[in-house]
Formats: sequence, structure tokens, C-alpha cells
Amino acid sequence: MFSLEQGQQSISSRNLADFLGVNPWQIRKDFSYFGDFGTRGVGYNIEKLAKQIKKILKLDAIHKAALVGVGNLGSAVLAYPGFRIYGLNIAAAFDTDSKKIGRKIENITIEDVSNLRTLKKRKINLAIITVPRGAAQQTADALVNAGVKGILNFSPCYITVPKKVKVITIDIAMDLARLPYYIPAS
Amino acid sequence: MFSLEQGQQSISSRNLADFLGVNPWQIRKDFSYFGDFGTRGVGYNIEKLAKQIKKILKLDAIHKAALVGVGNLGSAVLAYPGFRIYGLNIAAAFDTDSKKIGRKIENITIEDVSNLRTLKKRKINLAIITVPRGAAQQTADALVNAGVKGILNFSPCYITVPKKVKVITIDIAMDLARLPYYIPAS
DNA sequence: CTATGTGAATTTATTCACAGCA
DNA sequence: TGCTGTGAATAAATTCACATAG
Repeated sequence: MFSLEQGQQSISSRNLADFLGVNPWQIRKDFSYFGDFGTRGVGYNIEKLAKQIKKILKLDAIHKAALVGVGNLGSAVLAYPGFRIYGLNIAAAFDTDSKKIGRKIENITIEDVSNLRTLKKRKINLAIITVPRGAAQQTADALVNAGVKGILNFSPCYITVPKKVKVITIDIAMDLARLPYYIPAS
Repeated sequence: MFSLEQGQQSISSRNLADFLGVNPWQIRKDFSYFGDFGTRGVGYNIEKLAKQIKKILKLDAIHKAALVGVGNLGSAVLAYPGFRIYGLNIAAAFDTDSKKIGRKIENITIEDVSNLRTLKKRKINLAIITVPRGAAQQTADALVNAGVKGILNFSPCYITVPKKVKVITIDIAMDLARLPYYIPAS
């Protein structure tokens, strides 16, 4: 179905399509919308392709993010591997619990939420909300005030922000709820 | 923009559309594909509508799920509110750590992963994987063996399963990486 | 000869406009 | 009159076919 040797320079639309489970012409059409970065008769240079895609997705620069709420979920997110390959860097963590403040987790010192207003100065404009549901909105308000432009929200609730701010909400229960749809009736 | 009184019986396609941020005719067209469950001149009976949607999404029955890996992330998922409204019930938790086995968390006793094979007997066919990346594939294999039909995977890696099994992977880093795309260059 | 890039053909989705029912 | 449900019109996405570059 799919073969790609270690150290290979290029990949064809067919190889990519097989790997992703789509058609070759979809790959080619989609790429062509952003310019022609393939070589006829050969395929797509892997390094060049990765660079192009990162530029298109605006992942060609380092982005710093803050995390608010260092409970179980927050700790898990801080320990989550793989942020780096997207150019992401969790640069600060905040909580309200005085027992946690000052402690270090994953090399990051937990700060009091009152320090959130320093985010703009520190050029952090992404944030992750992992606080209890009841505190989500006020946390979002504080983040927006601190100049944050994008929020990843793990609280199972709607939060209201100015429309210049982008919010992505991850509702674990909703994701789990999608599964039964694909399962044939027993 | 949107008004809906407490205790109201029906909702119009316009109200729903405003609330969801889409057009009224989208609502009507989409619903019509599944039959006509609205009343002309009035709107959609809320209770009936909810029941229909639950049936379409196969959420009209209780689904039991198991969680494997009771670390920070697993504990957070067990404590996550809101599973019930989707008819979901996390009925079992598993780990390999003998220090955790037997302990109770959120009223669920943590079992040894060797007990996974009992899932079929217990009619649990959904599972959540919150184990470290290196253990994800073998966990998935054990789950498939135990008759699990749907897996929600929080490990940032591809897992291979028979195609009759549905996997939804949540990669927190990838979700965070989506945000910069929406943020105007500073 | 191989694999891209792209117009043209086809299919699918969205939007509109209004007939029909409460 | 008000709002749904749906055929028709429009727009968008997908698929095809092939000229073209390496």
C-alpha cells in the first residue's frame, strides 16, 4: 500500500495519498492552490514541503503559550510531549492555589493568576484554560485583558470573548460521544 | 439576536440558527434529510427534537466506557463532568501501577490491566486511552482483544487497529497549534 | 517515461424562493 | 399570518483527463 525508504528526498502524491487515505489528485489540487512546490516526474521534496506547510499554517515561528489551572488536567498538559514539533512553547503556568504557587512543574514555576497581566510584556499571546468549569469565563476575561489572542479551552462550557479572539474548545465528553455513531448496533 | 423563554415548548429554525451562528435554511434542510419533525407555523418541539437527534447520533442508549491509564490525564478525564448528558458512563478504570490498583477514584476502583479481558463480559465496548505514548499501541491491542469497538486516544501517536474498530485521537499539541492560524501577524 | 499542475466535467453542498400546512 | 419542508438555482468541491515539465 505504501513504501517510503529511510533517507528518501521526495514523496509522490500517490504515496502521500495512500498514507493519508485519500486520492492522489486531491493532494495535487490542494497543494496547487498554494503554488507549485512539486517537481514533475519526481514528486514533492519532503523538506521543502514541510517548510511550505508550516508557513501556510503559520507554524514557521515560535509561539509562546500560558497555561491557567494546574490541576490534574493542567499538569497532564504541561507534561504532554510534542508541542515542540509545532513550534509551540508553554512558557508560563498560573493557578489560584497558594500552596501550588512557587512550585515548579516541568521546569515551569507556577505563578499567581494576578500575574496574568504580565503576559503582554512577555509576548505570550496563546493560552490554555484547564480550570474548573465555574472559573472558565473569568479566566478567559483576564486572558483577553492580558492581550491573549488565542485560547484552547478544556472546560465543558461556552466562553464569551471579543470576536478578534479565537477560542477552540475541547469537550472530552463530546469527543467520546462521537464514538457510538460509528459502532454497529449490537 | 436570540430570545428563548424558560419553559418554552418549541424553537424555530431562526432561533436555533442565530444561537448556532448559521442560517435558518441550513437548519431546515439538514433536519429534513432525517424526516419532518417540525410543525409548520410553530417550529420544532424541543423535547421531540432532542430525542430525534439523540437517535440519529446513536446516543439514545447508555454506553459504558473503560479508561486505561490513571495518571494526571486519566484522573482528569474521570473527574470530567458532563459525560452523563450524552448517555455515557465511565464504568471501569485500569492501570499497571500496583500502588494504584485497588484505590478508588471518583467511585471507581482501579483494576489491573490484566482484567481488561473481562470487558466483553461486562458489556463495555468503548475505551479511553490515557497511557504514556510508548504503551498506547499495546493498550489498544489489548482493548481490541477485549472486544472494544471504539477508542478515544489521548496519546500523541498513531495507533493501528482493525478497521472495524473506530479510533478518535485527540492530540492536544495539534489543537493548540491550530490557534496561530487565526491570529493576525503581530 | 513519470508525476505534477490545471482546465473541464461531474458531483455534491449551499442558498434561495415559495408552496403548503397549522 | 408564521414557519416548515422541498424543488430549483446557484455555488463549491471533487474527480477526471491530459498537456507539460523534468
